[in-house]
Amino acid sequence: MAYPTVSAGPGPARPGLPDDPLARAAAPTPGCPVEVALDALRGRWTTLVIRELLRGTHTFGELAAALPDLSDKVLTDRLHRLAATGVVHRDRAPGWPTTVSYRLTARGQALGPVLQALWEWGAAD
Amino acid sequence: MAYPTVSAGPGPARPGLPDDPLARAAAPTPGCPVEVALDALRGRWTTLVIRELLRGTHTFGELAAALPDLSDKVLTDRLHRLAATGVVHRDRAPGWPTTVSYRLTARGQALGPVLQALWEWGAAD
DNA sequence: CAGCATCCATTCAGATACTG
DNA sequence: CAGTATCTGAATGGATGCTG
Repeated sequence: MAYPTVSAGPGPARPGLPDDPLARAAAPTPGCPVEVALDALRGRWTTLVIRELLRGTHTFGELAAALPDLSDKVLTDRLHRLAATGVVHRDRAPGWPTTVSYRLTARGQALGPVLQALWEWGAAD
Repeated sequence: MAYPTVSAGPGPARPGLPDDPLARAAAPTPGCPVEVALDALRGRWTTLVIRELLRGTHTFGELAAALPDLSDKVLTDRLHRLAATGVVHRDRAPGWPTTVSYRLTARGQALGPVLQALWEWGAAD
């Protein structure tokens, strides 16, 4: 075989890409881990919202203030989507007017190295 | 400050996210390295095309055969986009009918670890 | 404060048919 | 063989106005 593991170089086969049997999908499937991750990051503003939350817990209003050009509708959408994928945790405080704070879950924190890898690739010439 | 570097834990500040001064953008910008990387990976089928090329050089027809449900139009679009972002190199052989082969550039090979990071995050419960 | 409802412009991907 | 051209439907994102 001429190209047993092009991506890994001369080392042993690594789990994941492109050696993993799951990496044989002939079409995009929602179960593919890469698809799962890219889906979690998908959408304009998504990574900026995550970046703000990597710096700490924020309320909806604080996020809106940090990203002034992001509309309420899209911010709501992003936070709901991130909650659905288990990246953020939503905490509604009792009282009036309601304040809602968002923080990253452990899974969300784990996105740090992923974003780091993306950053490093994008920053390289 | 309560949250100097949530993502990095107790270690020293790392370059990149979220400590890098460039990571202060208040809106999505094409120059942000994370945007650059996600833009390179954006679009349905894109990562599958890259995965095939991680296994070695392929002609247009080989890629089409490996991904039978991917239309010519979208495959062309993906390859052109990947060439524009410096991920793949296009090599048109002389003669008729023309055969065109594609291989990853060094920059394209460098996507291996990035996809690996995405895979690992997506595969984790 | 933290959203939801509605409308609209743009982008995207798949299907089909044709060409250097 | 390796594309290009055109069309259509679906998804996306922004603006505006209203509500628990």
